[in-house]
Amino acid sequence: MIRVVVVDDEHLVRAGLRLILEAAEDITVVGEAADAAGALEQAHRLRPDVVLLDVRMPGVDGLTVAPEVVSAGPKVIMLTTFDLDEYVHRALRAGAVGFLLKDTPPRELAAAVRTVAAGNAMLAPTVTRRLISSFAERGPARRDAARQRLAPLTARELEIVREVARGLGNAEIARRLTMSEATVKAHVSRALAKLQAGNRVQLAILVHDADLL
Amino acid sequence: MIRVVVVDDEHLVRAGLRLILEAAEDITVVGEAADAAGALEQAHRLRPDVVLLDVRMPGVDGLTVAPEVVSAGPKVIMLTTFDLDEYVHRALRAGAVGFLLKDTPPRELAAAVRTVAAGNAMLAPTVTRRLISSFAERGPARRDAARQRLAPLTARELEIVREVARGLGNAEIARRLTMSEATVKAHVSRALAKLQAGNRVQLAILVHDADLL
DNA sequence: GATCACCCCTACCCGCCGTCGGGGCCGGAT
DNA sequence: ATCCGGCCCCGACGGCGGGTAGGGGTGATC
Repeated sequence: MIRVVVVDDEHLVRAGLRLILEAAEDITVVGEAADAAGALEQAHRLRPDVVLLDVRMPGVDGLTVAPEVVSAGPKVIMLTTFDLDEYVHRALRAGAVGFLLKDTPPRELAAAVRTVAAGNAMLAPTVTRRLISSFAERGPARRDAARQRLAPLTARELEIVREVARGLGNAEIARRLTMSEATVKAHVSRALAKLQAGNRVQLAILVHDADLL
Repeated sequence: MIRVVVVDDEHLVRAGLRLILEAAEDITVVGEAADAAGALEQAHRLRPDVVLLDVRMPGVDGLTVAPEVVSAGPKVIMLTTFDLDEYVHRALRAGAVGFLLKDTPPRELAAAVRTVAAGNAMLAPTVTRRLISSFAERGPARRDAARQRLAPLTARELEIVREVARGLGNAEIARRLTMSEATVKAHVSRALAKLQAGNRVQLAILVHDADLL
């Protein structure tokens, strides 16, 4: 049985959500709250599996308490009428694993609760779309260029260069990979030549731009 | 009516997908393909609304043709058995707006087709979860943390550390800022102490994470 | 099966990096 | 005025970083 707490300032909305969720055999609403303080209190006392948290609330809003609610244990699904980018960003950074619009059909709402209770995530389709595009448009130019440049490296060389990019010294790398320090230097040296780099710092920059860590 | 093309090298899978999708009143499968070339041809000739594209295929795989299929017009949903990060990243950057596992229930599969046809996106819950976490870790969180760490540096030190992060050597930095190389070393050394870093590489990493260039 | 090419490893030499100690300068506190 | 602390600057030592030359192993081509 999945235990849920519903948080919204309008009791009509709370009642509606409760009705929808209780209709599912495997879901039970164990508590309700009308504001941020209530949400926190219930999260700590009832230890629910999932908290449905409204974004807009008088006083402290849902996005602001979200981090604390999350750290109290439960999975958090944010609920809102508008899927503003601002909301989504804050919610996801706060650790929410769900972001749904209030016009979500009952069936999908229940499905979302099950999904997050199982450790996965569920977003409204419009939100997913934006998240994807912001992910895809996140300067693939530089990253791809960096990966292109790193391509000529052999597997072993790349492995070592990645350690370099973590800020490790040659001796440390040798220790971790169980090889001679001289060998590490040789690999680094070849990598420098292949990539036309002068420093190991430039190697580190490349690896970072390529998002390899 | 949503017009769909199904691409998979196993005809059994194609038949299954066709069966599932045709069961929906508002969806029709207008074509099938068994490889990358066929997928491209059908995408151009039939101009479907949605293409279901298998990731693993003999010859050119799904991820590789995905960009071309996308640019041909249709919305692309990638299908796979395993949700490897590698797959997901490539798919999303290729412009796919869906990424589903092959064990997706029929009802959700049809729902996904409708969702992407409507201009939105649909990911498998496990994929959504990873995308969110990679988004959260990537956001301004890291950048702000890095800036926090760089805060104790003096203006001059930061100026020099930024040059270090560009991959320049001490001699070069000295030349550009018209000072002795020994001075550069001193600044770098103090920066290392303040930031509890062992290498200049670690300085470079911090500056990069802080987005200062 | 010999050649070739590539990758991985190792040993020695020199230049750069980083530490240590110290000097000149300015602003605020006693 | 003096002291003090912070910032910027400099010169000289030890150690790490990088260049060079070369040996052993493996797979492809013929």
